Amino acid sequence: MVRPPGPREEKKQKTRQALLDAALTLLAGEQSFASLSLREVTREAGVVPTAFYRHFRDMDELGLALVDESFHALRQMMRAARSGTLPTEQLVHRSVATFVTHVRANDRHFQFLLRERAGGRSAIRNAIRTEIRLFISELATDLGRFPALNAWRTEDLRMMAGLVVSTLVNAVLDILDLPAGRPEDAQEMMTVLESQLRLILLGASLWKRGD
Amino acid sequence: MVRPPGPREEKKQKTRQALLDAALTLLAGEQSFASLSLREVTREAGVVPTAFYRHFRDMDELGLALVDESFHALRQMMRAARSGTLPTEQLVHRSVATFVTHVRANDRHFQFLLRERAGGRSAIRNAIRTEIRLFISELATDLGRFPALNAWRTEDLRMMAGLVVSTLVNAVLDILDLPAGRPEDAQEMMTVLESQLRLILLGASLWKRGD
DNA sequence: TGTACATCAGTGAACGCGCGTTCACTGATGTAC
DNA sequence: TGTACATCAGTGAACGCGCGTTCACTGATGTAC
Repeated sequence: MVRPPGPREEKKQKTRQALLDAALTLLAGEQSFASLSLREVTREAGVVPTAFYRHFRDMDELGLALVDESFHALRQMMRAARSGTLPTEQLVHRSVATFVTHVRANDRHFQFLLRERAGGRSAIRNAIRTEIRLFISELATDLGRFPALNAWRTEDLRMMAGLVVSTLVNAVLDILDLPAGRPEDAQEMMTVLESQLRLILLGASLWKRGD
Repeated sequence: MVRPPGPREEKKQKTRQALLDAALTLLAGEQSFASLSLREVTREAGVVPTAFYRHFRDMDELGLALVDESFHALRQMMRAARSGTLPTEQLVHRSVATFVTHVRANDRHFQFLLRERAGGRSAIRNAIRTEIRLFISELATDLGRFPALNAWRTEDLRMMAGLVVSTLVNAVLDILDLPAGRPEDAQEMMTVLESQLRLILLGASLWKRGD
């Protein structure tokens, strides 16, 4: 039987979340994770430095928790998108709009992922790359369900999914750079991203397996 | 009239280069630029910390010099590639081989660029993004010279060039991860990259300006 | 329910360390005559 | 060519600072009877 958490456990989880949020907030500015200090994080979270060790062994462990948190939100969005219908014609347009909205709503998480994907700490870098590879596999599976693509070989589906994902990842950079008060910039960026995805789909319609 | 540099100036340039090389070497490991200290760089270069200031105002200035150096090499490769012939059929295959060879030969520079493109210091990040934007523009111009594409609008050429560049940038990540002694991994990676670029070209052959 | 003890999230002082930057310096190279 | 002075790349000591981590602690929450 699972007991409901008492006030002590609740407060502990709150502090843990405060530490994660503090790190994200500091990371949203100039800093990269590697240059973020344990003391800065606890200061921002409003606890004493030593309290950190009640929640994480070191900064790496906190970073991995941030990776988890970031991809959890992304997977939820993907699941919602998958369960929707497929009008095909509007599919690209809707997916782009959903994606851009999601990234802007979770900008601190994506900023973190984008920086640390190529960044310093190998434990964090590898965790992010593993998640991205998983994301590519899932997208490849989804693509294979389309009538036009279900005769494709697995490796060709992965190749195409990789192309789509690298286009999306690159778009995240542009999305994060969007100034807050200029919707026309966001529109232009979305138009370009949509065109790029359509170009890929056009290419797929002519693709012949190259064996 | 320009005097030839004396022994003093020559030695100074040598130390400057030693500092740049030291930073690159340290960056090739676990560290990101933001976590790299001035003292570490001078230690690796074999000079005293204060000698640093004879060459750079601070670490940012050294970082910008590394950006310059990295893109200088890349532009030289591009220029060489542009001056070659265009067999069209083998064009993608040859370009991919040239690109992969160049990245592997300059792996430390590309590691630096890839990390700092999304990384901490805004001065360096902006310098890298400006160079990439320039690279996209040049590629768009080149693409516009192909008979099949010379009726395209400038913005569509830029859109396509952006797609190609984000594919290449993403490929750099994979290239840098290639283990040294496994040529079959490199082959597979190149095959995938080639397929992705061919897919884009196929899409381009069907593209209709969307006005 | 009331009491006595155990747990443990968060505190606060202390430590040794590497950092960026300052300063006065040394001695080889450069320049003027 | 030789001499006397100027330049300046690199040295070495010193500084104050924020860092990660240790330790013994406090007091609210949890548990057993």
